[in-house]
Amino acid sequence: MTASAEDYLEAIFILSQKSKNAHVRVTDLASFLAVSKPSVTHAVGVLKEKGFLEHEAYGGIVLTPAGESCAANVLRRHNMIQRFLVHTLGVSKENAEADACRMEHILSAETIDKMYAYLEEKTMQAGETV
Amino acid sequence: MTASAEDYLEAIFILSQKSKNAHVRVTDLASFLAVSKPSVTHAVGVLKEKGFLEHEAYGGIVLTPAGESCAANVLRRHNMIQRFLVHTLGVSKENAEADACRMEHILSAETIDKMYAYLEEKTMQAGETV
DNA sequence: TAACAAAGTTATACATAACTAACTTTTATG
DNA sequence: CATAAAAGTTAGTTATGTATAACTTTGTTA
Repeated sequence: MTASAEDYLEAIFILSQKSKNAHVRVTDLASFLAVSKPSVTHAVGVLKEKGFLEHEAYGGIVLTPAGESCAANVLRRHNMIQRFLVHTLGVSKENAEADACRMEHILSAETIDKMYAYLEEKTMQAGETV
Repeated sequence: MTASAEDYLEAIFILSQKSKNAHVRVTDLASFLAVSKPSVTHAVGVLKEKGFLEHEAYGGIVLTPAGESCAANVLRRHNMIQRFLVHTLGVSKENAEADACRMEHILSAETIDKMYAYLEEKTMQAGETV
């Protein structure tokens, strides 16, 4: 699974949640990810081949359970990393967002786990709800 | 500057320090980075074009001041990130090393700074020398 | 319902970065 | 010093991921 593939799945997941009823469209993804429509068509084709989404020509894009699982994991990592950067290190929201976008694809499972545990501990100590 | 380019510069820097006198060779780099020799030849050509190193055909590879500066910065980030992962989060040395290899290329300057400050603070509190 | 706009696709090209195979140059050794 | 081994390069291939241009399909609206 490449970083690019994870980005597409994550984006489809986010856009699916935003607009409950409407299917996610190529144009939505192109706009959200700031890439061209042919890039989306191509990436969607690859992800369909791999069983992460369903898509008929000119139709809507829907994640399969495998795709949804992957996307949810990436998004969960993204949000956790961003919280960690902002709340533990004091990084600005903007930079934390940008860094989380890249870190979400490359951190080992152990680092993700330890980061989460550390964040939880700090949060408990501070008595906050993060 | 791509992640790959930074990896090559960092590797040349490390190998230069290891063997003081001897020039860094294509084979050394290929072995260190676990890539083929043609991959090294190609990458070295690109980095030479960009002014980060000097290299004559069949000769040794030497960083320019620009290349050395870049390499030293990458290595500094690498070591700091690894220390942070191990000492602050308790990540294993192996995973910390692997994660640092990837994080060194993607973190914002602010996150690097904040991570360093946090590490310093914790180190002071513990009275250790890290 | 005809025509136009929006959406989507296809074809093609480019950049990066890796590889293998084959070749050249350099170095070491008998 | 001739030859074999090691080192390095060149040529060509592959994979990923992006783009533009041109075309097709779909949807809207006058």
